[in-house]
Order: sequence, then C-alpha cells, then structure tokens
Amino acid sequence: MSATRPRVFLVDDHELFRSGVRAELSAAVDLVGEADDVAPAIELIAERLPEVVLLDVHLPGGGGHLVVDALQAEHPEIRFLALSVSDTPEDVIAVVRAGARGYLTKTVSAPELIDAVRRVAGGDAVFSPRLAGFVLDAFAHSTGPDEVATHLVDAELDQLTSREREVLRLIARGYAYKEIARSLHIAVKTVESHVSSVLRKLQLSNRSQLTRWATERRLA
Amino acid sequence: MSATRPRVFLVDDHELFRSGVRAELSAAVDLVGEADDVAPAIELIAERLPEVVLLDVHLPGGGGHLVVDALQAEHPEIRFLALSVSDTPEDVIAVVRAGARGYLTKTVSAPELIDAVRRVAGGDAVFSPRLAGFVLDAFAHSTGPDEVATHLVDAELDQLTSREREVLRLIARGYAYKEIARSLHIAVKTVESHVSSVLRKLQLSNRSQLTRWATERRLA
DNA sequence: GGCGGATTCAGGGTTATCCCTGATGGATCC
DNA sequence: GGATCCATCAGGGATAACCCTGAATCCGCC
Repeated sequence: MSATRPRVFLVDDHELFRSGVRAELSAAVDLVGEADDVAPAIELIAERLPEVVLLDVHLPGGGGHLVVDALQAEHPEIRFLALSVSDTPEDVIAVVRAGARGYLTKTVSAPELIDAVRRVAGGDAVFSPRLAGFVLDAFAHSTGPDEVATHLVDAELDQLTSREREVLRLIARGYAYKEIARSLHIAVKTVESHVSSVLRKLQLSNRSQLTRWATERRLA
Repeated sequence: MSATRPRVFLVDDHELFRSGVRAELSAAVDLVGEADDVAPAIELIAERLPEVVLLDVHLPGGGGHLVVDALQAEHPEIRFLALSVSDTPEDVIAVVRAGARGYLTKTVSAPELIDAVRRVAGGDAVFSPRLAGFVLDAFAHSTGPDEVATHLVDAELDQLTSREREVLRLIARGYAYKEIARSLHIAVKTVESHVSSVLRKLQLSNRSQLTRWATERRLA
C-alpha cells in the first residue's frame, strides 16, 4: 500500500545497520518496531502486526527463518523479506522454505529496498538478482533479473486494501472460498465480501479473470 | 475430493515441512510413512511400498537421488516426486536421471502439490511451472540426448484434444461458458463437457486453477 | 465526538460451475 | 465392420460463486 506507508518491522542484530535502515526508509515506510534477536522479534511482531518484516538471516539466537516459522501459521498475512550479507544457497533456502516472500543482499541501495518492500507488501516476491538468478529467471520471463529494482507498482493494485490483496493472492492460486476462509481464519461470507470488492475495483466479473489478472502480474 | 487416495511416503529432513505436508495433504492422500534421511527412507519405502514418494533433494545423509537409485531397480512401480527449495541444475539433473517422475519447488501451494501427486500417481511427469523453462535449458545444455525433458513439459497439453485446447484457451481468458458457447457456436452443455474433460485430464478442480495453469504456460 | 474506511459477518437470492449418466453421428484404424 | 476416439448435446442434481442489503466493530482523522 503506497497511498499509506507500509508498516514495516526490522529484525537485525547490527545496531548500525538498523540505524541506516531507519534513516533511509523512514520517509517511505512506517517503521513500527525493531528487534535484534529471534525471541524478541517473534514477540514484538505478533504484537505490532506489521505488513512487512525486514529480516536478517543471521541472528545470535538462530537463523532468521525461525522468526518466519514461528509467525507464519498464525499470521499468514505478514510478509517476510529476508536481508542478508550472505548469498549462500543454504541461507536463501532456509528463509524461502520458511515462507519469506523475498531475499535481498545488503548491498541493495535504499531506493531498491524501498521498492522491494512495497512490492512485497503488495504480494510480490522479490529476489536479489545476483544471488538467485535461477529463481528469478523462472519467475520473471519478461525482460530480465535487473527489472526487480525498477518495477513499477501497479496503479490498479494500489486501490486494493491489504486484506483484499491477501484474498486475491489466494484466489489466484486456485483456492476455493472455503479454503481461503480456513486459511485466513475468517468466514466464507467475509471472503465473498472481499472478492466482490476486488472484482468491482478491478472491473472484472469472475474468479477466473481475477486469477488471470494476478497470474499475469505474478502476484500468485 | 477424489475417490482414490494415493499412498504417499514423505522424505524430508525438516520436521516443520513434513508437518506442513501432513496437514495440507492428509485429506487428499494416504500418508503411509515418513523419513528424515536416506538410509531410513530406503528401508521404510521398501516396506510400505507407496505409490508416490515425495522426496526432498537435500538430505543430511546425501542427495535424494540416492533414494531413487536404491529403490528404482527392485520397485520400478514406485514414482518419485522431487521436492526442493533448490533450483540448481545439478539437483534437477541428478534426481531426474535417477528416475524421478517430477520436480517441484517447495513454493508450490497445497492444491498444486496435491494435483502433482495425483498426476504422478497416474503416471504423468510433473515439473514446477516456474522451473519448466529452466529445466529445459539445463537439458538443452547437457550432453546426453534427453528428449525426455521436452517431452515431459508438453505431455500434459498433448493429452488434450484440439477442441479441448480451444475451450481451454477461452476459459483462460475469463470467458463464461455461455460466452464460449456463443463464440464456438456450440451448446453450453458441450462446453461443460469439454471443460470437465480438461479438468479431469489435468487433474485440476475448477476453472480458476485452469486459468492459472494456462496463463503460466502462456496459452491464453 | 463525529466521519469515513477497513474488516468482519448474516440473510437471502440468482446464476454459474461442475459432475454424472447416457446418447448420437462421424472419423479413423486395423 | 467392430472398436475406439471425438465432438456434439440432454437431463438432473449438487455445490460454488456472485450479488445486494444491512450491520457491527475498530481504527485513524479532523
């Protein structure tokens, strides 16, 4: 959501790095909290409920994927964007399998990071080109891996609320309303309500068109 | 769900992932056992004789392809579906050469995984759509004559008749049955008939999944 | 405190999907 | 000239999707 600034939580054990992120991102996002280790991160994130968690992969208390593991089940709406100095497959694999929606090396520039956060908040998966060339190639058939940083946030997507986007993502994966309701712990009627809103806002007329719309934009 | 619940064995060294598979797939398949490493996997699979083995590529005791190697000769009827976070060529090639009937990344959704298991149980080969292009590249650059790869990707589309593919294309564009009927000058009932055939053949369960399937393969 | 937006749901209704059985005519293959 | 697909539909039924109205709660904002 770029009309309002996305709520972001930062997990990193390096004080200086956190300070840098604060300085560079505070204008573009709403930093709702920070943590320097696994346990406090899990606790605080569950309390603040950010839209996106910037997550360092290497923490004193264990891998950053532990944070994702601990929160994913109860808060599937929270997106995790892994940030690391490491580019080893093991690290990438760990957080991605845990459910992170993206993985960037800390060499990214501030604008790139901001853009990545927005994309993740909007439901996209974002990967740093250098470290996950394969994944990116598979994901983005279009023009190439470097497109990640310059990708424009879709105007139509902006009119959707975060919940609506969440439902949209599940619709696009082929889930039935019943399954979406179970997954998000809400009533089927609520899912219907969200879907109706999305269809109206995007001027589409059925689930199938919605699926195509999302798949083409790689939101699924 | 389907009447036939395929017997499935799960090999993965991550407890959390196994638990996830159990939770998401237990309704659709018959989970007959689990293992967390190569040696116990080989032993238990030979004992339980599942129809499909969901096999993690990376295991502490070695590559998942070792499991395939050990069992393939004596139990050719067992199908192996590789499941991995890795997208590297070595992993794909190793496990496919060993005799795996498919390779999916762990980013697949539960319905997709269920579909994949059913397809593999039915004798089809399944590759993660996001991986398909990459798999082709890997085989194209390999020395050996592996027309298997190109064959596998198109295998699913090949089982459809020309009329079914025509209907599929319109479905994927978001047309309702009524509109498709008008467009092709046939009855709505005939459209239904074709759609049913397509869904059955592709082991999908609704129009939306069909749309995604087609959009990902750029058939729309 | 009021106002609007987001999210949550209910009731009640219409239409669309999807499945099953079964049937016809046409084409092809051996 | 069967056997086997394919393409074409009907009837009927079960479920899912979609729409509309209305309403409650919570939230930030002015």
